[in-house]
Amino acid sequence: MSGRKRAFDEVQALNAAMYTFWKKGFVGTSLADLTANMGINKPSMYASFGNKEDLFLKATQHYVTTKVDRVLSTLDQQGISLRRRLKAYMVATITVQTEGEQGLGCFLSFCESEVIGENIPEAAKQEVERLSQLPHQKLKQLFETDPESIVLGLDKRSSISAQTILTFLKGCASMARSGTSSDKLVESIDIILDGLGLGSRVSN
Amino acid sequence: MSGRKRAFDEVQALNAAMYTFWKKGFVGTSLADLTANMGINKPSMYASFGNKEDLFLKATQHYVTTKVDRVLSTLDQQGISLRRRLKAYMVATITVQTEGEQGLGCFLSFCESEVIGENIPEAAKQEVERLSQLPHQKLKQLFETDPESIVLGLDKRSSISAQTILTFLKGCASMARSGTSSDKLVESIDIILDGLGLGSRVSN
DNA sequence: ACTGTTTTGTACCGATGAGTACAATCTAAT
DNA sequence: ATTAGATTGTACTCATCGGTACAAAACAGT
Repeated sequence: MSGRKRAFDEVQALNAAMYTFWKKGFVGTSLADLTANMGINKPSMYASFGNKEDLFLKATQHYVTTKVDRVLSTLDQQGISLRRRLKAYMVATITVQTEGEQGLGCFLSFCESEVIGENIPEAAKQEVERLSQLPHQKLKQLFETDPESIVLGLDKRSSISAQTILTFLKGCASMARSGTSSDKLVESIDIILDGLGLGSRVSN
Repeated sequence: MSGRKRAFDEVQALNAAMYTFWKKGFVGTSLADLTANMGINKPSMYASFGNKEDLFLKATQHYVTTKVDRVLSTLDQQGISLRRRLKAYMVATITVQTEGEQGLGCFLSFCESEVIGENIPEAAKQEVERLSQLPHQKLKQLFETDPESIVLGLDKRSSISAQTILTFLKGCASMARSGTSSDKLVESIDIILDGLGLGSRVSN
């Protein structure tokens, strides 16, 4: 005997919550912000998602599945040179960071910067830190196992190579958040790949 | 007829306020945080610094004069190759970002990331945005006027070159804030400078 | 139509946010 | 010693924070 029908779409509401946290962070987002953007009121939110921290964790997961995973999958493309795959990955990252009217950067990177401020609950902190490591692991492994990478000798510098790319991309996130356009950020990609010793930017 | 003596050092208190904002941001810092770290109580704070926003503006200025200006001055060193000057600048930046027990990254970069969240007063927002542009202008001008840069043809790519360096350094700020050590970040510098076409990393 | 169940809206809770009133305290000049 | 001026500590203000109680509203099955 089910009761009154839910008057909102849960996925849509979660999506709105994700963008709210993405824009304002965990600390800067109030329940009033959330309910306004989600189009629901507090009791509905608490009934569906738990509390602010639970909602944040679900929004974080939603970000990973709808954004991060898609971007990371560009590294698995077949029949494309390593350099092109890396470039596609970096372009895809920047595209996410600059999407919408106002670029928001990286959800995880921004929220991770709040962690040290001690205003974030423990579980959320650990989850953000855990998820932030995934790209590094994937990139490092790519440099270690990819045949082309081994030929170039990059497998011996896998960690620093991965880290340099991610440092650059985190910088892009900051830049995007302060208004730098996608085009300008993309321009730097070839410079980074050149520096890593990934061959010429014209041929590969 | 001056009254009771001030029982705290104003500069010292401002310094404590700077580190508090640096760690927790404008939004995440409460007056309780501030007064606790500054070692004074609220009326003293309001009498000396105005209000939270005024204190933030003064802390920001304090950051610029004690940190940013020092770092930028490394670019003005004489008798050193362009590559070495840029490297010194980047190392100095990373040193500031990773100082202390826990690296805090870049005060300006972090606070700028809060701006878009709409929880920052207008004046503070504009000041943070204004100050964030200074390094780009300085670097761009360096690439345009430095003789060595002109020989290398970098004057024709001054803007993108400056932006690439700053994007990388903003990434270092994020990395530092999430615990990456100074050593690891410094390792990437030569890769970036190589990519920019600043000659060999061994000779210059 | 009635009943049990779920969602919704309103109105609240205690805690904490920024900011201030005011009296007690201290210091320097007279 | 007294007085005037400035700083200090305590105790407030009002608004907003995250979270909830509760009754009205809307449904499904009988």
